[in-house]
Order: sequence, then C-alpha cells, then structure tokens
Amino acid sequence: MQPKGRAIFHVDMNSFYASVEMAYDPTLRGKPLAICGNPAERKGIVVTSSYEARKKGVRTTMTLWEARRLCPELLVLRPNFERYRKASSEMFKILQEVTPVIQPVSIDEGYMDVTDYAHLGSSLEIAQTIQNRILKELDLPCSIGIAPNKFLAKMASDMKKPLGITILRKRDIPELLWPLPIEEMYGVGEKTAEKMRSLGIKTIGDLAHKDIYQLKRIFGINGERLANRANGLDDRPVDPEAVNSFKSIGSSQTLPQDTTDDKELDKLLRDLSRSVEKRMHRKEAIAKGIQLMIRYHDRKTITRSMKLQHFMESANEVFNHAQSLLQKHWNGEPIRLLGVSVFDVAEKKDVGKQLDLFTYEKEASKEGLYQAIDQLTAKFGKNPFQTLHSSASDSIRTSFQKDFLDDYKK
DNA sequence: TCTGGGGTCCTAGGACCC
DNA sequence: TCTGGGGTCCTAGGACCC
Repeated sequence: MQPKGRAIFHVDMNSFYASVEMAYDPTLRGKPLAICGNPAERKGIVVTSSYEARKKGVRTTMTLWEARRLCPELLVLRPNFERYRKASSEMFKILQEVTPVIQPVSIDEGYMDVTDYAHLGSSLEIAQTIQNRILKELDLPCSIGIAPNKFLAKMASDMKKPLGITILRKRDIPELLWPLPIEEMYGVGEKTAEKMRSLGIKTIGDLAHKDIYQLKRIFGINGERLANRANGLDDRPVDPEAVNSFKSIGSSQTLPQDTTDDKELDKLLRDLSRSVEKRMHRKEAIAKGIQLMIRYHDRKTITRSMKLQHFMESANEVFNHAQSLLQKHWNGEPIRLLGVSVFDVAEKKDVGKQLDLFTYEKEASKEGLYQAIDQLTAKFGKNPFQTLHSSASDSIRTSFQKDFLDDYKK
C-alpha cells in the first residue's frame, strides 16, 4: 500500500570526487579536472570530472587519452578515497542532524524521509538548509530532489545541477518527467533503452502509457516496475538498515598486460584474496561462498562459484578456493582481469555466539573433514556425498547434514 | 590502440525432494 | 511401467547503478 503524502529527499553530491579535490586545493577551482584510475596504465579511465571538463565533452568511463584529446589542458588527479570517505561521512552527519531516517546509497548520495519533520519548516526550507550547510561547512555542492517517493526524488535531483533543488509532485509528472528520453530513466540502461525504442517507446511518458501486460511479457517483473515508476508509483521505504546488510565482498583487478603467466596470476590472486580478507575483517564478516571471475583478452568474462561446507575468514582459505577454481576453469587463454569475491556472508558475532565451548571442540575435529569435502567438491564439481546413491550413503549423508545444520543454523 | 572496480537484483536451467 | 507437478537450492550470466 502506498503511504499517502510522504516527503522523500534524494541528496546527490555534484561531481563529488572533483569537488572534494577543489575544496582541498582551491587553486583547482574553475579548471577542467578529471579524477582517473592509474593514468600510466590502460585502466586510466575518467571516474569523475569537473563541470569545466564536462563542457569540453569529458565524460565518466572515457579513457584518459580520449579525454585529453577533447580537452588538452585537462588536469588529472589520482583518486584519494580516504579523502572522499571523510567528506562523505561529514556530509551524512549533516543529514543526520535533520533525521535518522537516512539511506546512504553510495559514497555521494542518499535518501531521507522527512515526512515527520514538518515542524522544521517546509520541505523546500529543509532542503535549502541542508544544501547551504553542505556548501558552507564542507565547500561541496549538492543537488536535492524532493518528491513523494524515492524514484521521483532520484529523478528530481538530476533535473538541476549543480546546486539545484527540484520539487517533483505527482501533478508535475506530465510536465517534468514524461518528456524525458527513456534512457534518462533510472533503471533503464543501454540494453533496455534499445529494446524500448524498438517498441516505439521514446520517452518516459510513452512508457507510462504502454500496456503494462505487454511490458510484463517482454521485460518480466522489471517491465511492470518500470511502468509503475513512469506513472509515479514507488512504495519502497527509506531503509536506514540497508547499509548494514551486505551480500558479497569482492576485489578485482585488470592486469597491466594480458597474461598466461602462472606466477603472475598466482600473485594477483593472492593480493585479491588479502584485500577481500581485509574488508571481511573490517566488517567482522565471514562467508561460505567463493566466486572467481576471469576476464579474457577478448573481454569475454566468466564467473565460477561454489558454496562451501564451512565459513571462511582468512586470506589463505579464500586464496586456496579461488586458486582451485582457477585451475579447474581457466581455458589457458590470456587473462585480462581476475576477481575474487565471497558471498553468503554472515556477521562473525552472529555465528560465533551459537558456538559454545563443546561445539568449538567438535568444530576443531571436524575442520579437517570439511576441508577434505571442499577439496573433493572442487575436484569433482559437486559434493561427492551428494552423488552417491545407495541407501547406506543416503543415511550417512542425512546424518552428516543434520549434524551440520544443528551446528551452523541458528 | 578503446572500455575500472565496487556492488545488487533478476532469470533460467538442472538437481533433488516430496 | 513408461512417468506429473510444485518447491527449493545451486550455478552462471546479464542488466543495471555509482
């Protein structure tokens, strides 16, 4: 059910990384600036650019040499994530002073639900206060969208940049939302836009008026969702808890050159595993699933994953499983990128508190068995216990699984 | 001489269970 | 004696977002 009359903000920092650098070094102001990955290597692509650079045609994901061709006087900086994280947390602190009902979406944007804060003033006044404080105290520009739901707030914050505030009420939809080209709709990417255009849908208004059952047939549940949003319907709540629930933790890296060298791949895999371990540790997380990503020289990308019998937390465990996946699935062609990620993540304390001392001892003796099973699983592609068919092995399997569930499930 | 790295969500097929 | 149908789990791929 759609709650009536919510007041949702979408706060979106304007060219965030570039703005943070300008706040840090004011001599950069008014100059075309791009933040790039490693400019020396091929991964040098534009991550963010200042408005001055955008005027010359510089765009996010453009290669550095392409950006320089368009804008020879372009200033280029490497990203300084620590700086951006700090600015981000200062920004969210300012939002927190208005309401705790905040859902950060990324380092530079978030939703707020200010429905219950009418006593602080009108929505417009609250938004102006927030925008002014972020500008005065942090030297950073942002745009704010005000609307009755998240989708409309998100579209609204995009309408005036930089330093815009846009109110998008239900009754404004035909005039402000519907004329926009379909590819500017949040949730419509390149593929969907192309498909929609082939159906004669050129604007968000066209989508709003299309038969919803036809859209559902063609695009599945996403078709229905997009059609609803085009009509201004979106009942997703602003969820402050969402930020704490992560489902996977991964690390990937493009090699300086495509390679088939075992040692080089091994080293990269080890580095990636350590990086994943570090971030798991920071989040106090453990995980039961491991995934390897291989991107080949021709950019064809495969993923191979497996679920394990036990939780991993060390870089060594992550590395060993990733390595066995690589050995098993690499077709021998030159590799461009490797990625390691873990999924089926749990918080260590949630799992830990289930284990009393007795269970811990049992765990220790079982550890070897679990590892052996994981190794066999890696070798055969499935748990060998699950490939046996006799009733005897069935009962072994059943008791094993039951034991396992007793120990691990809540 | 092109196209990064961090994620989430959805779909679809096969295995397996009842 | 010729084999249905629903539900869940696992895996791989793809679309999308910042």
